Amino acid sequence: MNEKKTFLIGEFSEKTGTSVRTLHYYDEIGLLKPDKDPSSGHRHYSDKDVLTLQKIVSLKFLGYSLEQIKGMIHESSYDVSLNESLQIQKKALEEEKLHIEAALTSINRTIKLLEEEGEVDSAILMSLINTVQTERNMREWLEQRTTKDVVNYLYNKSEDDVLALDKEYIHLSKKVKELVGLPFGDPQVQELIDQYTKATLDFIGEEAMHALAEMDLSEADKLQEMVPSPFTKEEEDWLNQAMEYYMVQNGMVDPQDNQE
Amino acid sequence: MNEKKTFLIGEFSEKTGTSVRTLHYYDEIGLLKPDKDPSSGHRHYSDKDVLTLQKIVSLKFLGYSLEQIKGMIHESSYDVSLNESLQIQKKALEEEKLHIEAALTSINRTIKLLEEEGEVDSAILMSLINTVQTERNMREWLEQRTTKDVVNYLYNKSEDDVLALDKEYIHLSKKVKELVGLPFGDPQVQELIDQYTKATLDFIGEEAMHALAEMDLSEADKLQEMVPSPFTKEEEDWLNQAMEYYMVQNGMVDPQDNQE
DNA sequence: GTTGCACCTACAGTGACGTTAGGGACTATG
DNA sequence: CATAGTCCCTAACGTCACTGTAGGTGCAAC
Repeated sequence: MNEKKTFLIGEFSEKTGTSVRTLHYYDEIGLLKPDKDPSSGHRHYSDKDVLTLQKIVSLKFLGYSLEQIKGMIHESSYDVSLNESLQIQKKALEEEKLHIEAALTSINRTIKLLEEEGEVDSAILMSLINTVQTERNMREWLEQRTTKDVVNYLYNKSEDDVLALDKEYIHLSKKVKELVGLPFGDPQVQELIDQYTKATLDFIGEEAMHALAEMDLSEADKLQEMVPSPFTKEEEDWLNQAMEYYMVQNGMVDPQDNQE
Repeated sequence: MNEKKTFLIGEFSEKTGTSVRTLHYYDEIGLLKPDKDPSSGHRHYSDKDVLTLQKIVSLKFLGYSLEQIKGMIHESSYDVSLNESLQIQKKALEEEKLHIEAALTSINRTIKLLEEEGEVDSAILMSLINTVQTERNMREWLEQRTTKDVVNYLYNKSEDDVLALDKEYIHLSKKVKELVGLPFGDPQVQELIDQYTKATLDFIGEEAMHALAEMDLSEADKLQEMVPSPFTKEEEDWLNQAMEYYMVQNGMVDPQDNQE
């Protein structure tokens, strides 16, 4: 009746799919301490140890640290008081999930882009990836300052739209890096800015444009800071000045508006 | 023109949201090495370093290790050859996502169960969590041996069904732990087994039951091994024998069938 | 003159193991 | 009987991406 079959560490490892080293480690930190043969020093894992290891593996699966598990393992049953801890785990996992999903959309966008474009400047590509990365912050920020409708409009683009926009972004950014330094009056520069404003309008949509235009300028600056730019300081300064020049030329803004 | 504004590490850290200590670290491992003032030893981060750090953060966001990033960072543009690496990252992230989703369903089930049950034996709870953990393997295993229809039927349970099933599982397992050791002829034991078979039939459904019944017995044993049991060896042996006794009593199987 | 701040280097610690070195006990084979 | 192979052991170092801490320099303000 009391046969009490035990396993050596090798068998036990095989049986449970946990590596020998891991079992050594769990013993070392006092998480799973099997009986030890005093003469040989060999570990003897019992039937009960199987259940304990199952507990450990399960709790690890739920995202608990071994230290936390050590505190939970000795209870023979769990009640609702565990729920608090479970809720915390849940939140953490949901955060992680959002991160992974964002990374995945980023990767998918990048894969498509590279397939269509062949080659992309690294800084431009990275700023695109960064866009996804900061999208959540951006959304929250925008929702506080504009309306939900505007935000929804901005972010509910179809996949194709996003791809087209990415391509546009790349081409314009590349152009900027090519033309940087040219005088603002140069027709190439004027065309670039023209395309840029048109693309922006296309993307943003008119209502959103108006909503955004109503924000403070200082606030708008903060928005710009959140979006990491693919440009160096020179490129950025040049672009801003070219934009200003364009706006003044086309009577879209009074010169004195842009003094700082 | 060549003003070349640089930042001390504190400013740079503020600006980029990366901790000073991390920047030290990146310098140490040769990932981001700013110029150093030879006399003071202070680091001077340039405009370019901002772009480099952006690259690092973005690639980290995609799940690359710093070692991998070190290899990618010096290229000024990326082409389709990057796609291979992106696909690998994608797969890894998708794996992680599946893991997290499984953990989340596990947690949600557990939260609900604890709310409804109040208190649950730890071994039983863990074996339930383990079920989700091994669900993917189980599915694959079953799909190879039975039909897709059966598998779909088995896994497309509603949330309520799952909860009900979980509760049933808990109650029966608890009963086993209570009654273990009693003679198989005891009416309580007979009732337990009766409930157990009925619950199984309810859950599995008739077609699936037939499909499963057609598998080898040795194969079925392997299935059992995959599902971690909440029982000790004694409990499990007792249950198996009680089942056999029940089957024979009710003429569902010939005694000689069960010889090993 | 000392207090505070921003910077520096250098070393240690974290978590959950993996890897490697060196050695004991047992069995099988030449 | 020597050797090889297998299983086990301890002990210590390596990994990754940091974080923390101790002790020190140089400079400005009070």
